[in-house]
Amino acid sequence: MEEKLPTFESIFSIDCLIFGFEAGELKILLIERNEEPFGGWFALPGYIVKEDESLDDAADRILYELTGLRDLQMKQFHTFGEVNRHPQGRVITVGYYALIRINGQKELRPISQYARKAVWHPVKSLPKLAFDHTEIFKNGFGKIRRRLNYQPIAFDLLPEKFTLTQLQGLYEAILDKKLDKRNFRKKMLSYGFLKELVEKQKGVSYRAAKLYKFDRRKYAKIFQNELTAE
Amino acid sequence: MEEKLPTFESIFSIDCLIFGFEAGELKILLIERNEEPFGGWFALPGYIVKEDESLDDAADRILYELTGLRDLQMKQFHTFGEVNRHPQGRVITVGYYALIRINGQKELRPISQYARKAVWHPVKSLPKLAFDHTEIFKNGFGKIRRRLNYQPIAFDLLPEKFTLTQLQGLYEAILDKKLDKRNFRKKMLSYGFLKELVEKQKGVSYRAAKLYKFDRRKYAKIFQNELTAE
DNA sequence: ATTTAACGGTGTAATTTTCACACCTTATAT
DNA sequence: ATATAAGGTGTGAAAATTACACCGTTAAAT
Repeated sequence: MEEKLPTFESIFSIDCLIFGFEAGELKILLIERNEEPFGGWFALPGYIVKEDESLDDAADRILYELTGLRDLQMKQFHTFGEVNRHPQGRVITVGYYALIRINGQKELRPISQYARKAVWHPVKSLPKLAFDHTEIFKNGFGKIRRRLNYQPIAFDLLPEKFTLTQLQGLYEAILDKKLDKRNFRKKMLSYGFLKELVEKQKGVSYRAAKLYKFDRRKYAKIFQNELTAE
Repeated sequence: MEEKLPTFESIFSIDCLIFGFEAGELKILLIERNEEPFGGWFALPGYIVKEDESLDDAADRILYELTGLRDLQMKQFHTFGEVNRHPQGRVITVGYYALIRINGQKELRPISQYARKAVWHPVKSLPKLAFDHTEIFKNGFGKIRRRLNYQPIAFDLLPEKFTLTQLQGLYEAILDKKLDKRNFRKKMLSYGFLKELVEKQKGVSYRAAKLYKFDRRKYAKIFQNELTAE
């Protein structure tokens, strides 16, 4: 049956769009490239996929090697395949994203020589990026922004315990618009998946706010019957 | 700067998920494969991308060669890259979808020898498909189902002039559930992008229904300010 | 001790959207 | 004429969304 069929080899890559939230600002993770092409440029963490690893596995490995971060549960969002997007030939790239807590992570420390360093950079003022990475960023950011309205992705960006004001600030940063405090709180609490803690905020020079946790269990229970939006 | 960098070659494919609506049923376009592997099996129309064509261009060409259909405005929905999804080596594939009017199209006629024939097949009773195409179908169908709620994709599946009952039947076919007639009509008409025609349905043995058109211009005007969901 | 800066926290009314629900009308075929 | 099959229509209840402003608490500064 399968005699004499040719075998195929492939070169393609993965690029990672990792969002974090710090000091009221939305940031993404960039590397400074150490190699040609685009040596010295900022770029999304990304590299060539190995022959024997699935896309999801490759995304984890590559992000780890370039930034030191691992086990992020990234998801694919789009594949970019313009003919000349890579100067060395035809390399399509699969975009993955994740949202994470910046402070909950160890320091950024590239394992591979391929990246000089990895840094968090505000999305409001991104530098020019290598390859078509600016386009990849825009595409991914747009999707995440839309997803915010029907998926609990914001909680991945906050510390485990957070105040409602922090949560609102994050929504405002992603959506880039002001929200009404009372309506925001009412709505969030009405979902029923936020767990109010006894603990309060510390170290602030004003009235300490209540802390909340996102209760993944309750969320799953509440929304189990709905069409899961990917 | 760019001296002596190696050049890369790649083999990857595109698979197309084309939906149509006929006789109250949702269908997809399948080809019967003429070559190994999976000779004689049903499969999604799909093939290898050429070195010098973008993904979007490749999708158009491949669909045309395998089915005779062209200019469909397909959109990418996901990339599939399990290590062993293709028996001949590492071939990742980019999934594209489109929704089209079955009757508005010319007959299906593969240009390439690669497909024996192309057929419309009800999604309710799909046969086993080649490669991981069943998984690709499920993934794409799920996305389209969700998209139906916030994108005017249904109109692509209907004739240019259609009745509200036809439109409702289509929604019911995609969502796989019954909808309330009065509420459905009220809601659809409230959007303001359906243009009521003077013309009526013909050739039916019961009271003829009014025909409507989807007014793309009005749609664009109405929704221009909203976040465009891709 | 008083003041100040900064955020915490709360309620109500109007409007819009969603949902549930049933009957008469019209065109055609017999 | 009558049987058939779908066309077409409205209302009230419930839920969700929006707009909107003030007092309270805390710690730091004076």
